[in-house]
Amino acid sequence: MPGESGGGSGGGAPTIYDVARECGVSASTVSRAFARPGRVNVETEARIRAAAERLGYRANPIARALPTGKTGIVALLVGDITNPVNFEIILGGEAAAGDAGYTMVLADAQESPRTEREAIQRVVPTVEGLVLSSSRISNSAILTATRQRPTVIVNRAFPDVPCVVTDHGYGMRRAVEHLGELGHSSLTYLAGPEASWADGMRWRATREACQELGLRVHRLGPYPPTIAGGLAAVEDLRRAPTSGVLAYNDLLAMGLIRGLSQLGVNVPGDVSVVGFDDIFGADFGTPALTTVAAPLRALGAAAVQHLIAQLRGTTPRVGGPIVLPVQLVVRGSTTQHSPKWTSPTWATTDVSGSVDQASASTSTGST
Amino acid sequence: MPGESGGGSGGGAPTIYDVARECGVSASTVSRAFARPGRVNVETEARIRAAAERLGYRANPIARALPTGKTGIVALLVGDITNPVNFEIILGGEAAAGDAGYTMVLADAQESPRTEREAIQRVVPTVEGLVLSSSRISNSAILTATRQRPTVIVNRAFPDVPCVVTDHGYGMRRAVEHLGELGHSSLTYLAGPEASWADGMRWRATREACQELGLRVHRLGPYPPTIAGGLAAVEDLRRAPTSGVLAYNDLLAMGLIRGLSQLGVNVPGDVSVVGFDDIFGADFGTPALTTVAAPLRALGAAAVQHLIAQLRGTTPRVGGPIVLPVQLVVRGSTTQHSPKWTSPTWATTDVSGSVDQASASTSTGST
DNA sequence: TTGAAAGCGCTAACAT
DNA sequence: ATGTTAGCGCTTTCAA
Repeated sequence: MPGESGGGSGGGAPTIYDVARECGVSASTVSRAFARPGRVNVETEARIRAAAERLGYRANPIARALPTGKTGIVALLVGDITNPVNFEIILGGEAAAGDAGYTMVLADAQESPRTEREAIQRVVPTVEGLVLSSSRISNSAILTATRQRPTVIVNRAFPDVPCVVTDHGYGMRRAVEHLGELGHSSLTYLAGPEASWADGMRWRATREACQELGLRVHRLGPYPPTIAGGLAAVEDLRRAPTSGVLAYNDLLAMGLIRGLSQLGVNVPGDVSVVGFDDIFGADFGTPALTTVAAPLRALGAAAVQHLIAQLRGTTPRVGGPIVLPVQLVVRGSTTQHSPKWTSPTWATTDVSGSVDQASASTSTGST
Repeated sequence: MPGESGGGSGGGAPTIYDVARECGVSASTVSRAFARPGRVNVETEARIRAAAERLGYRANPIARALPTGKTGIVALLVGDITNPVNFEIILGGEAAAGDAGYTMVLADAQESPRTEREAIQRVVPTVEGLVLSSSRISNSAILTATRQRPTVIVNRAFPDVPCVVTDHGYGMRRAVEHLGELGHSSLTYLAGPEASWADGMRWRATREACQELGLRVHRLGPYPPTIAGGLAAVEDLRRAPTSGVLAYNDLLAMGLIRGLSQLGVNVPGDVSVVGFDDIFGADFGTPALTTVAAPLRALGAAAVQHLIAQLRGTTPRVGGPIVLPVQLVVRGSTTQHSPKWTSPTWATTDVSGSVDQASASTSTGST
């Protein structure tokens, strides 16, 4: 045994045997007293607890995990830990795990499917269950994971696996309604990553809502869901300007606003922009961002709670995802459509205004 | 992979015994082949690896951990997971742990010393080592932790324990120099939480730098290190205005700017504000925040790296903290001092300008 | 209700 | 270089 002195559990942590000796019962009784209180004489149990207290006994979770497989650990895997959206999800997950007496390990896929698969395999032997958030891996890789451990998926639908998702549909609908009410009749959707399930949902909802409300919409992108992506979208927007823009997410929206400002285009005066997520910092900018607030923390918390419930014997809910509600937060980046807008000065000359809904619906992006 | 039941370690995961049988060696040889490659015949080892591959054998980390105490897990404890500063530290820590083949568990103290102590006790049996970041617990509680597991402390000095800290001193000095160069001769320091070690460092460095450079400075606060705290500081500042303000951190600075703006006070025209940390979002606002960029990710990474090195046998470095360099990032919230500033219109009438350095040095805050 | 004993999968002396 | 044999601390049959 290396490093006896160092204070590891190898050294001096009291065991059930110490407790057993201390109060004159067998080790198995001590074990029972902790594992299934009630299946042991109340008085004996009291004696055991007292002795344990006296010795400072704490059950060794890894020793317990060996025969039972119950490590008391769940893993949260995020596609990109750098993304503020995931940050909030992590918060929620950590809180829920802690509340349930579980420990949460955090693993980051660094945006790479390969890293993600490796990370899963690395943690899987240690954890009781998995939460996959903004996962970038293939369906078959997810299937592999679900066969190894109970799994809950965040913001991606998957058959026969419990999923927790944002109400993208209602969120986008509210955003479209908002822009419509402000008089914007022609909109642009700035698309996020093609592989993103959320992007698909948001774009589809946007299209449907626009159709229903009689607004026109076209789609630009895909762009990386970052400030840089928003900056990159500026040129495309100049080529096919609209007075209302819906961005796949806040970062994209903020980048767009920044890029537009650098060109001297006024937001919201010339262009109204709405984001999605309401990440930390969305209200820092000028103008503060109008956005659809996603229930980020609730998402993380619900996923972990659902996972733990499952570990404790609840039948997982797999009949369609659990949908968490969103809320439109109106701030400064949207305003009434100006009637004299028809040919904005900041547009690039060639195609301004020439994009119609029909051509847009089938566009696959211009980058 | 081959039609295994796949259920979990309880069911059908192959063990060293399976591998041993598969290639006709003893279990201990298999164990050696994985634990200490080289201490086994190269040809035997090849056979073992082949068999392991064939069976899809993966060493069970918790079974390994029982006799060795090596779980391959380290814990990162943050004082408040909600704080964007800690967020960056978490990123850095996770990356470093992953790179070293370790898994990181995240625990949140929720700003409560009690929760923090409990969290430590909860994870300590499972982890090989601890990183304490922005810890709110007492010295004696830290001592307790360090006696249980190798520990590294972030942003707090502690005798005989390896510490990784931001170069608060140089950072504040640069901030003061910057304001001095811009012509601000009288400054205000907005203090953070009294219990914060970092606040102590920053205030002291501020005072010393001001003294050296012949600038006057007084201290307001303490305030909670949040946007709300900054908002709350506005009234105090009006009562004792200066053209230059150094905030304990970015959130405080951003809150102050927001509050000032609401009053119609122009930043940086009327007041120059500098923050500290350069958190995510510090450049979103208008004006973008001039701030001292703390090496947040590097801090998290260095702490975890140092911890893991220690776990691998390196002698911990305890002769004073490891100090990581900062960088002044000049953005829009600071500018040249306007000469006609002497009696700002936004000041509250009574005491404007009456605070001098002597009285300030001993002030303990006004909230 | 309690005790005795056999593992969980792996490591680490001790032999060979 | 390899095999044998005890455990790590806990749970869990199986008897009592």
